[in-house]
Amino acid sequence: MSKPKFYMTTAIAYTSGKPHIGNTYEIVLADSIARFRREQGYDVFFQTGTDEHGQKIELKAQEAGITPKEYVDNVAGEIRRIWDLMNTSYDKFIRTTDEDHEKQVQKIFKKLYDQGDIYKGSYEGMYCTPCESFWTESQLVDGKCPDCGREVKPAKEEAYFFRMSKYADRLIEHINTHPEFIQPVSRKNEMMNNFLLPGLQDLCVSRTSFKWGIPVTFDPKHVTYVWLDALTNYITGIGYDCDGNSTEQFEKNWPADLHLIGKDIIRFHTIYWPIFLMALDLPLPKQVFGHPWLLQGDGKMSKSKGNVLYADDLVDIFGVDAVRYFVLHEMPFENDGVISWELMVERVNSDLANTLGNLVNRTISMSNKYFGGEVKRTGVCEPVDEELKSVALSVPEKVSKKMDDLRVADAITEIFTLFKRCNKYIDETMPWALAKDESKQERLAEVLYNLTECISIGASLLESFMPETSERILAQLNAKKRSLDEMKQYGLYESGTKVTEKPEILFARLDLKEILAKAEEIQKAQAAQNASGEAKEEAPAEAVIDLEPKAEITFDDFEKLQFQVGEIIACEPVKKSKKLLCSQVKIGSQVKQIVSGIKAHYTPEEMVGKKVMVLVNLKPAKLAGVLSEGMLLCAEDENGELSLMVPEKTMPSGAEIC
RNA sequence: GGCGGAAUAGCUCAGUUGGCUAGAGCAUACGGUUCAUACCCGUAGUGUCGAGAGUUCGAAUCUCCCUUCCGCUACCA
Repeated sequence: MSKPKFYMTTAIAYTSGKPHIGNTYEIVLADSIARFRREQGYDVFFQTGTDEHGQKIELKAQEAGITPKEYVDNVAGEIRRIWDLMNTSYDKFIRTTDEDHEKQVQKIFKKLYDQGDIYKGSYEGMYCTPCESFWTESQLVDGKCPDCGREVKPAKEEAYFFRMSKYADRLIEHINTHPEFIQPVSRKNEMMNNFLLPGLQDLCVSRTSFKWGIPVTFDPKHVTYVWLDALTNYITGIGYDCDGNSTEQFEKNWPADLHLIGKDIIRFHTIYWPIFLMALDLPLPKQVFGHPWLLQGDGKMSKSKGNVLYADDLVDIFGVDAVRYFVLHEMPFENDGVISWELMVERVNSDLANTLGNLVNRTISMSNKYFGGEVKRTGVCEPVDEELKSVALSVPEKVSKKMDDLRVADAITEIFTLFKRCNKYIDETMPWALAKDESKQERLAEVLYNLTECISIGASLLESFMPETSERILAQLNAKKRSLDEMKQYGLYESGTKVTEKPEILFARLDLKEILAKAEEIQKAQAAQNASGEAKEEAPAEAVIDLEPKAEITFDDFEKLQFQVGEIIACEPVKKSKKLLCSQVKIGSQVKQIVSGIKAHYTPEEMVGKKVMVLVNLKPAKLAGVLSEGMLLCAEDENGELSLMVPEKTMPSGAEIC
């Protein structure tokens, strides 16, 4: 019987910059699952890759003075280098700029258009320039952009839409009848309640506002917009052809068994992607797992602060497997995990150096000391052996179970309970005491055999998670890597084998102070590099912003607006709102209450005392249930950063701005 | 504002359909041991199980309400 297939993918990484440890986490997680599935006897195909189109990349390339293709070649190379550095065992690295991918996307687009799923839409009054977003009539809020609240205007551009609603009922049915489809299950409710049940909006699948994308063949001023381009990698990568000439590889592997993605893109993978597939008449992936994020504990990650953690820096200091161990172990199933230098050191010292490394080291040392390195099974057992054996024999099954549920962190913990049990066994049997007694030599040999056997099993299990360490331990024991079935049998370590004479330290204990000193160096270098990079970037052209011109107004129109200087005398966040601050603004002798969506940019403390530009005669309105009697004016850049307008010289509260 | 989730030891969390003195890991303290990377093993803890009320012989667990936090979503003049 041939092996069952298992096709799994990661999300494809966006090539706008170097991935940090949080991004790298996903590939390591995926790799551990892929390796373990192979261990379980599946014929695994494991795909990862890069998402390389879009306006952001077009802009970055422009800033750097190179072509978009050169830019993404660079970054994709960097990403692949890091994936390789992390010792990940992907079978295919797809790039959305690959020729065959682009060709298929074009064919898919055409096909969906021909069968009426994609239609050309018009944008009368529905384009928001700053957001570069098109909105359908029903999405507008009070006739304004639902994202930024600004005016939308009649667009000259057209765009193509995908008719989502047509397939919504089928998708709801599928999700309800396949509870395992969306993992973790809590995400399922979010998708149902927020999108599917209220009714799906059609999705825009083309753009004309930038060029760096896959052109629509029958309407070349359009390029395919992100999701139809990116998601399809999962089928094009294994040879899908929408004319019916798909490869054998595709026929064998599709549908995917697992899409591993970040929790931020669950919506696209559990709603839009299945619907695209329905439209193409393809079966749906069996499972989508939206994993949590690995966050940095010591404050918000920021390039200018230089505290961004990158996989390669961490690997330099801790080694590949320590980093793999950390990210896998620290990441629970549903909640976000935390990474910091302190936590890394703690894990390495306590789990890897003390529990595991020291165990291997002390076991090998004893074999050398007492028996010249020879490990012999004598069969002189005692009741105390039984518990150790039963732990060793039950661990592979337990690990399998955890892995089937994608509980990778728990699976690792199971392996380490075996190592801990081994340490305890040494204390229970006290080999050094046996060694002093001539009549106990055979018993001593058996004890060391049991330890060596258990470590062999544990080390074999580690392969999926820490491949290099697994190999190193087995090499030191002179043991063979075992298959999962062989791990479930006790006593396969060949009696009479000699272990290495000089055990090497697997993981050295780390000194937190030294590590922190190194971390500081890295931070400095990063900050410096970033500063010089920024200087370079900013020198040639300070980014400018062009807006769609609004209709001309008369002076009379302008005169209707009353602007005054206002002093913020009090400010507090609006409860139950994430973005709103409520300020008391003194304008002349009166005080107005104004609500503004700037919580992300200013703290209430910062606001107080500022003199700002206020539009005072705006009709009062209630925002999140709080009355707002005017508007604070801000400038906004392309990233949505806001800056309050303040008078350049000191001006009294109430001064007119004209 | 809508939907959902969470609150348990100093820290990170586990606690299945209600059932014995509420657990694990890390950190801490003490004891033991010396094969080993000053390591390992053992013991000890402290808990109003977020607050309050209710159902029950019995509630961390079920119900109601409150508080705080988180996720998604909407709003963000």
